[in-house]
Amino acid sequence: MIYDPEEQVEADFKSLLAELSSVTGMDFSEVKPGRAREGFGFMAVPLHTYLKNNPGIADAIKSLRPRGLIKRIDLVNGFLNIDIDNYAYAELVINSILSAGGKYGWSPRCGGSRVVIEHTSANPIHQLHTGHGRNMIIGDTLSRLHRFCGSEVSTRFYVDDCGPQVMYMAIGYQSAKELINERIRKGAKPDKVLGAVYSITYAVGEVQRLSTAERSVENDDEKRKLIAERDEWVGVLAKWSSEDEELVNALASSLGGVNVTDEVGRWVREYERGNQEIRSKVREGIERIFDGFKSTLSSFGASFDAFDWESEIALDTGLAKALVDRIVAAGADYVERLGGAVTVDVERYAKDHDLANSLSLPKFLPKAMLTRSDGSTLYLTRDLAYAVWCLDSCKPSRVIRVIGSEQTHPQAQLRVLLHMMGYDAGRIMHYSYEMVNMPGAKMSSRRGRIVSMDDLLEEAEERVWKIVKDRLSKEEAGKVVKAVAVGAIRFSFLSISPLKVLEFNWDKLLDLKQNSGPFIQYSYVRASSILEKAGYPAITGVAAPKSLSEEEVKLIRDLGGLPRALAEVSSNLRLENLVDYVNRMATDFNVFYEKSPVINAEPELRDFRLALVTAFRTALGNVMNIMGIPIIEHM
RNA sequence: GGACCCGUAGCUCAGCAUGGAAUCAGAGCGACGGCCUCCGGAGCCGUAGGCCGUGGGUUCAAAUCCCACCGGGUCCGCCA
Repeated sequence: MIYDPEEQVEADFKSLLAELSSVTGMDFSEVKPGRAREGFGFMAVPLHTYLKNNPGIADAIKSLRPRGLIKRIDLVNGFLNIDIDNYAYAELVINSILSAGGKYGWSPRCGGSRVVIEHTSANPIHQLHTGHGRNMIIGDTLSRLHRFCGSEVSTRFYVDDCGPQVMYMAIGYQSAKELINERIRKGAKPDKVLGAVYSITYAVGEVQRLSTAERSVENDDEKRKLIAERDEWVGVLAKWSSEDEELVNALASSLGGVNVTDEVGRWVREYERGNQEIRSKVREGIERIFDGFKSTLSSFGASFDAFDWESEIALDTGLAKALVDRIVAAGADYVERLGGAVTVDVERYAKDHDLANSLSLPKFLPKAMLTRSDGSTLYLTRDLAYAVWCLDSCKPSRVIRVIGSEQTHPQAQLRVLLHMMGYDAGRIMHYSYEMVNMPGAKMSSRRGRIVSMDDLLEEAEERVWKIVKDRLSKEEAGKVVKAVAVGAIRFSFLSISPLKVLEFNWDKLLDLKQNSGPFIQYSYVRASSILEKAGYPAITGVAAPKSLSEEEVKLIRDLGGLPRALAEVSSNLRLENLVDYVNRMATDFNVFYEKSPVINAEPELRDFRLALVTAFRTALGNVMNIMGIPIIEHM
């Protein structure tokens, strides 16, 4: 079976270059054949450097004869261009797709290994917002891509259940449990309700803390600052009151007698120590939130193989503390103590061991702090334990962690610390992405100011509904609404490079026109529609017709190049390239569709075009599966 | 103060890693003008719109590589 049609052409091209080598006595093994610019054939290689010193090459090129798929050889503007036999290539591409089916796009270069992909990993304290959504969609697409490529993939959600944030949520939950559970029983989304509880509890704590602080300060300026800060949190409470007065009142009255900030500190310590009562109270809240997370994740087509609880992996095993000892022993020269706190000069260690390139480190690294002066662990230490646990027990060839760019430094510190303990830290990759920005105000879950993925999906569904309600039966419309909404959202998140800050904009994110998820789905639907009318003919082989139109040639080249494109994306992980490719495939299909009748074509042409449409539909479907864009037959 | 990322059409973005094309640096949105007696118009075709942030450098060749600067974002916590 031929997996990669384009590679066949490249093989012929290489043989051509080899002959040119033997004729001229020059070495062309370094040159890389690439796709020719439109109008210059199929493949090209720049020979300017060679031609400059050896004009004789031009004559040698004239003596080269076509071979295999290569039909024409030209030297233009210093480029060696080749063009191919489009008929033979069309047959090769379509037959490859027909025989590979759902696997078309895979090639040996796509690679198979053992990959751990950690993503989303949101704090279980509120709904997934658009920032987590970006993480989730990137992570899930990376997972789908690697699975498609034949890798053994383990997707993991790291549950941060030890930090103070989660305690605010849990304390709030426990102090108004009946009311909250009733809301959930009546259909409220649990992560939404508990997100409010988290924000309200936090605000109550801040109002208490700032009021106390204000009373003990003499300086008027400072006093004013504290009052202003406190008033902001009073405002947050007022905002929640206007939405759900009952909940705010319930929380405020039951929290009135406790010092929330102190209580949070106590819960953090007790939780870390393994106090069973606190453990079960906190986990009760987290599990509620996970009920909400899981429904959102599944709406967007994302799933996890495992939820890894920080407390179990890093604390209960004693691993986090043990690692501190290991580092103190292994990197004694770099360990410093501030009070009782253990810190490590990772920057100096990295310099001494020349790790900057191999671990892709920034030029500056702050000192890594492993314990507080009371000996308790910090997030970094527990994260380090997680990494060690993962490397030891999952035995991955690669770990891809999708984490926001603001964690560049801690993630780099983590790699250096791993190296210090003798681990192959290069295997851990921080797949960094930039934040999602709201116009005007910054998102803040503490202030209850977020756009959740649930909100986004709901809005998308409403917009799709308006388009669909008049053109499909009610039953059918209901089925496609979510699929199209999810397709639109996943596509737009993927189409922006993760290195760029994503400016949140409803209209941009929920684009339903060309260069969008729905455009891809629409192209698939059009292909399906043709095949449906033709009765989904079983096509096993194809013969190219006597003439091929420009649109057909273009579409076939898109299809033939897919395995190569996927192999490239699987190695560079630039998902936006995939978006570009799938959009080109769809656009070229739509042009073909406008210009080339299929059903009503002459019999011979009809058969060929049906095969081409079948091949397109298969190939497009494969890419859509990788991107997580739902496949639908009507819309 | 230091480090990292971003700067391409009015707006949102590809292209940069691995420099390469003959009068033309690509999409989408928005604007303007066409195309349904013909497989689904969420489509197709066309017009207008760019000193690729600025200034140097390297090269036969720079949006792409190097340096400096300017704008925007992020990080530099005994938070996560």
